[in-house]
Amino acid sequence: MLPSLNAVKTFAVAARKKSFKLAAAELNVSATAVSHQVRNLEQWLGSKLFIRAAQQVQLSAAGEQLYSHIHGAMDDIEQGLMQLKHQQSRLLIHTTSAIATWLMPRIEHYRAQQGELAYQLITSEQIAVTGQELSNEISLRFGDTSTVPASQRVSQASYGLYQAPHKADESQVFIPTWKQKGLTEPPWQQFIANNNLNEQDFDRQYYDLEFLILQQAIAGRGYAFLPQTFAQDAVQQGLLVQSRWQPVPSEQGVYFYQGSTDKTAAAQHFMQWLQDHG
Amino acid sequence: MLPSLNAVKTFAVAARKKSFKLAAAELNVSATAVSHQVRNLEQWLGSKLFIRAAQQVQLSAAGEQLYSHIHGAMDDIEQGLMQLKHQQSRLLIHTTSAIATWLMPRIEHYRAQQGELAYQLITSEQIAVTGQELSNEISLRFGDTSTVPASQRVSQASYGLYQAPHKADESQVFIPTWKQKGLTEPPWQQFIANNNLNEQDFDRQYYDLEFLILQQAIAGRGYAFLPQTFAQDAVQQGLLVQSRWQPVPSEQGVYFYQGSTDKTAAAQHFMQWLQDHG
DNA sequence: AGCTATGGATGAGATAAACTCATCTACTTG
DNA sequence: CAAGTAGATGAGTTTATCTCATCCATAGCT
Repeated sequence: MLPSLNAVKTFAVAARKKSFKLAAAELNVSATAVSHQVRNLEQWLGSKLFIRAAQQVQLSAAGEQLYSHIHGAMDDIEQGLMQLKHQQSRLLIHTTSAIATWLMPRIEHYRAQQGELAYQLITSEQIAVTGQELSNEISLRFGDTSTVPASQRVSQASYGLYQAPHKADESQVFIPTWKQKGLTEPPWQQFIANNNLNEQDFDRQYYDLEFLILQQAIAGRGYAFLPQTFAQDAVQQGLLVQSRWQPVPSEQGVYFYQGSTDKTAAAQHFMQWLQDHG
Repeated sequence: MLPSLNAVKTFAVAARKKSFKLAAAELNVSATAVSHQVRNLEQWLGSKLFIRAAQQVQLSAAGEQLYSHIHGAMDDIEQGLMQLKHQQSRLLIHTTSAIATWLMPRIEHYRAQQGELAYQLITSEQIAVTGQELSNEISLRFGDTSTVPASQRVSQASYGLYQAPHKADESQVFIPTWKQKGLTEPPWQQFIANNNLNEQDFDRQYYDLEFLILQQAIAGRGYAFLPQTFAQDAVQQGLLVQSRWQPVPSEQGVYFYQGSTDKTAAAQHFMQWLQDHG
């Protein structure tokens, strides 16, 4: 009943270019293919759309009418498709600043081996429970993963003490703290127990932003008691070294806050990669 | 780079119907085909367009957005195609009243054996030289066909004398006359010569409308000197009979006035049929 | 609760649409 | 007048699309 819309598309390009050859180039097909498609459409309509002259075609009255009726709509459709495709391929990543810091080099790595990644980073220290995530949204959080499905976990962290090389104040220790529900305390007690340390030997100080703790430790003002996850970059850059005491494994780690709703292909791909290379 | 527009069309129908099964029925394909097409589009976009639930589908946010963006455009395109198709399939037939009379039963016959024919009849006794015919226009004329290409000729006419059965006035003869350029006179002189008749035996009277001549003859007021073409319907209805004298062949006949410009399929088909069954 | 009917998903194979290649034509250009 | 160009055409191949058989989850019945 209706002709192939692909033939209509081919016609539209040929009409715009006033040339089958150029239309073929734009559509990445042979000029012959354009000729065939236009002919099919003309047969369906029962009317010529182009006036064939030597080495050129021009629109007939019917072709003119059809083109003027159609080309706006054609553009609309293509624009709608492209817009959706692009907007779906841009990720919205929600995290805390600490995870963002951890995430950055990983995104660079992802880009290097997987190609371009369009994203927008939105950081906040509180988990904003926004009801339902969009299909291009990802929320990364740090906390107790014992109740989180394995499919949503990204990496498990062990806590250790980190200090500036050579010049650390060995009496002060900086410990992260969180006030939000669902987050357990850093396993400081377990750490000193495991290592047979004495509670009185350390002066504890709490900060709720991990980068402040890193800053203090790097400045040599004491130890940072942090998940390896958040310290490792500073260690790699030689700004910090791990203390001689054994790190303590924890139930805490990075995980996807809501993995439930179906995600775009781009989101799925990135999430999978992060779990594999986390 | 771009997905198949046919897949987009399939999506649009499924979105409108909120059902793959119903969309399949509208598109005259299996429900499976719709499912495949939608899935292809979703893969290209990298995003789900429908939320699949038990025994029903509904649009996702992305699907909603795409549908609202494209369904108007989709309708535009289809409407443009259908409009052009229909308008191209309606014939504009230009003729004189005499030819129109001859044409009518032929159109009925065409419809009976070839299916519906949409047309609009425009009669005028003068040939209006309108420059260029449209592709769905046909001009039928009667006149000298010696200079007309065979491809444009419809039927060749021989002139004869027709009278009302039983009750004709045998002294009066009605002869058509034309004033337009390019038209030869009816071969009256040749007719009387061929049949060894005497000029004085007939009282000639000229009319420029053939149906007036037919009317006079049918009323028994004399002979109609007409091309067989225009008399034959009255003969078939028993209103007239051919005289005992031999008809005279002529160079005149029905032909297509301008057959040059490319015609729509509907026009070509009808013209061909008319030449084969004229 | 257990059955049955319904709408959709999936993969393999069949069908049809679309494309390419080789060849041809008609014209334009140098 | 030879060479080059844009398009047409038909046969054959490739790719897209459809169908069939089968499966699954759920809604509505009894």
